[in-house]
Amino acid sequence: MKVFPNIKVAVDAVVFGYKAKELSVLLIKRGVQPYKDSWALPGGLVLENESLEQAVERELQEETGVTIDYLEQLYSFGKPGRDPRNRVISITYFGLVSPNHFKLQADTDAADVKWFSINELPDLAFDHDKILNMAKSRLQSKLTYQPIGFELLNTEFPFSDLEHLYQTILNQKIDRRNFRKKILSFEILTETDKIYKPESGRPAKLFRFNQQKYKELQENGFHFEIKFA
Amino acid sequence: MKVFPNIKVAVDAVVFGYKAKELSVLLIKRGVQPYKDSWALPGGLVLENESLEQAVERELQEETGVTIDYLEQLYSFGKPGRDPRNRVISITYFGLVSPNHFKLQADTDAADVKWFSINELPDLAFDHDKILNMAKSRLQSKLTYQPIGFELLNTEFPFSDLEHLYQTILNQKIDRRNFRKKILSFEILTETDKIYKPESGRPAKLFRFNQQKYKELQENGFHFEIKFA
DNA sequence: GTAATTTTGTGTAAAATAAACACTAAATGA
DNA sequence: TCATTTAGTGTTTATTTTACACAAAATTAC
Repeated sequence: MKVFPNIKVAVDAVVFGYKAKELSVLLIKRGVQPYKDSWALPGGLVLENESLEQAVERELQEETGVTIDYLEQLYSFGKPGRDPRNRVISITYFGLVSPNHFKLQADTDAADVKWFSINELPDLAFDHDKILNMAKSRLQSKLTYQPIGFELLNTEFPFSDLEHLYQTILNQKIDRRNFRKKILSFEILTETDKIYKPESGRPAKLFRFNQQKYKELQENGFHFEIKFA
Repeated sequence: MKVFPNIKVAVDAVVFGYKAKELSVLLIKRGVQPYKDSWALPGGLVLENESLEQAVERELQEETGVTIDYLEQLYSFGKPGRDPRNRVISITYFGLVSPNHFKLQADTDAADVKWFSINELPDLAFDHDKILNMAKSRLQSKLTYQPIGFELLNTEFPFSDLEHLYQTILNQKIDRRNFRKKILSFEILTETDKIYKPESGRPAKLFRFNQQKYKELQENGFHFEIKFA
């Protein structure tokens, strides 16, 4: 006979930030069993009258104080036993924050929330490593066919920031000239009249991603795509 | 104060079949309220000890008797109010069946299960139209970057079947010569020594998708991709 | 059994895109 | 003023994509 169980529904988020040629992920330290004191993805149970997106945003706010600039659903995990105590289905999300928001708010306990470099991750609770890997793959592939890289940069950025972001996240060298030519050919960047002064080297023009323009182009069948040699 | 609700977890599936230049979807007629007598996607609540995939396969078996050849997760829907009575989170799946399985089993009540042409869909219960549209988009885009079209064809098929499948599903004309050249250049098809005799016209060689070969290529960085003029 | 019809099968030339590649310019610091 | 660092820029070659039309093998109609 069928048993209709009391399955719990949770959301978890993999939130990426990027700064100084380094990709980071936002994690929290669990305060309760199971996996007490382990690091885990921020998340929690969905409440009665909120949407899944609202749940993610609420949990992120409560647990980390971080404001999210881009959020999309990633995947749902529901294998029995992934939480050792209850049956929990987790709907996971993929988030990006700009450097402005890439910091922890003062009112959260800093010991329990931390940005980790993607290259120095601790062991994670539950199946969160699997979720994180999926998110990383998503970020990498999405970078090549949607202009989401800009979500990880300041509103105005020198071109080289974009270049380095691609190189860092995709973990491969790219030809600067060809990359610049390609991106500029899309005509989705606006050149500002501002100048960025690096610590050393020649100053650079600042660019801005023109979302408006992108949407227009998109409606006319334009398809963002970056490939590499 | 927070209320942890008894949210129900369901799975629903959008299953596509293809035959004679027509794309179809598998629907069931609801026997109970709400939306009694409306057509809906096959699906139902997840049981205590089954995975989400098992739940989908079980529901499809129970409700339609159809065997699925390809299954992947589509998206999760959880907006409050999408089911007028309970809070139900639905994890939706996207399935494909080959022409062999593109029929209803005798032991299901034929009046309650039906394949509908994608061009002649009835009104659907809940938010199932939204789910179906998302599945259709997924099918269309996936067709261009993964060799899933073969799941909708017989194991051995004349080349023109593939051609027509792409034209039908993507709803656009393609150049036969360029298409054939492209697909054959991937070297993922094996030419059999069998001949297909159409009702009229010149007989055609039968091909077979070489999954083995595809996986090998994939591991060496090969990336399936079909574009159109 | 000949002609009309249907579908399969095939190549080449032109155009567009992607890849490879290196030096000068503008700033800072030694 | 020299060394160092990062920004900025074009051309040539190779590769990929597009456009395009006719002959071959079967069936059907006359």
